[in-house]
Amino acid sequence: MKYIKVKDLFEIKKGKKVEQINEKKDGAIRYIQIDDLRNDDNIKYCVNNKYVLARKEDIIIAWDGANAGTIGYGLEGAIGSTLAILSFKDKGFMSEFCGLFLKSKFKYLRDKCTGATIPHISKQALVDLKMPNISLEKQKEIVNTLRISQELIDKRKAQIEDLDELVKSRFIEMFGDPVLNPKRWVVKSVIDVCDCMVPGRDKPKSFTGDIPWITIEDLNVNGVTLGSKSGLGLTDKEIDEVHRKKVPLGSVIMSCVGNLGICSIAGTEMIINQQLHSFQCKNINNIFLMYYLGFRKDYMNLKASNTTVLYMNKTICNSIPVYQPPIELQNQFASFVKQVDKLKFEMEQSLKELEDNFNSLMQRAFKGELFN
DNA sequence: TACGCATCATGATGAGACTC
DNA sequence: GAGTCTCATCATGATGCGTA
Repeated sequence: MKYIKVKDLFEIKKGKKVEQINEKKDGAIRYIQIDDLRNDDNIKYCVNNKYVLARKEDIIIAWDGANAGTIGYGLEGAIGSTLAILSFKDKGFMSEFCGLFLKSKFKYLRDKCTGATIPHISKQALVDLKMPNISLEKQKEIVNTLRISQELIDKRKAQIEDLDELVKSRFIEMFGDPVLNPKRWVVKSVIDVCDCMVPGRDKPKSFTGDIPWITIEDLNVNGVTLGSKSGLGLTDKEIDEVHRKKVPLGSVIMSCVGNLGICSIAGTEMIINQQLHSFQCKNINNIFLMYYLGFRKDYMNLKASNTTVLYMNKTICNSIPVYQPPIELQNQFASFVKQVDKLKFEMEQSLKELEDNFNSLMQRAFKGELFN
């Protein structure tokens, strides 16, 4: 297979500082930042003022910062100072093909980054990359194959998201809007139907045991939390030393500082940090309560004290209103959630296989092993 | 002028000081 | 000692300065 160096194929131009405007107006163009290379859900604008402009056929690379090396294409607009554009000198290449090739070299580009504190793309490393120099027909074949594989991944991700929405819709269908309470269920405070456990203040001096130390980062949102991602765990002696109590299996754990109302269920006995609050359900189903609390974030944000960060004290946490449908109905909802979770687990396994397959295809394609 | 790098701004989270 | 509040730290992205 023949190859062409990136420096022979592209002209590279770094972006400049862009003055962002608050809303789209006449003459405004899109302002592209690093986030825009990953998703399209927060489009920003600027007034065209001799900025560095990306055309649809250009490839954009994140030059500086934690996500240096991220590749985007098919975007049009002014690029910020942390991005650079690669403009084609030669018309015999598809931008999607080149973009996919550069994406496959992400690890190489990251390994070659310079900078002690902030990674910066090494221009030398980038321009020395050798890209397969193949016919447009072959490029199209490779792009189509990878596109099909990517579409399967996107569909699977969408299906997983749909399952989350399905559970929320089922909740509304069975119980009605948690804020409006159209079915006129009896409303109580959460402390009337649960015991609450204060997490304690002192931090353990050592972590040598197996009982997981759980922070907000460890919560499996609307799911079951089994352990600590950091691997930190305590012994019974270490727990006694800081006068803490184990949160029992099945408790509902909720964040009460910062991003309020993130909920999960304790899948084992655990110790939670100061930013979390736990409820031990007495007259309410724990899965029902977890989803209910997830719907009441607006209420929590309203009631929380807004110091440097949003903060709900024990009184606020315990006084969150919760409606009380019959327990049989709550249990029915919980069974539905368990069935959906089983399906979701299978889909997540399948997604991982699809992603592995995509990466393998990409490596083989650019080594010339995919097509003769 | 391009490149390399540090610093600034912001938001999220961790941890300890303060008050009752 | 428990509960509350505030500051510190970290991660990330944006910006600007010094040097060749």
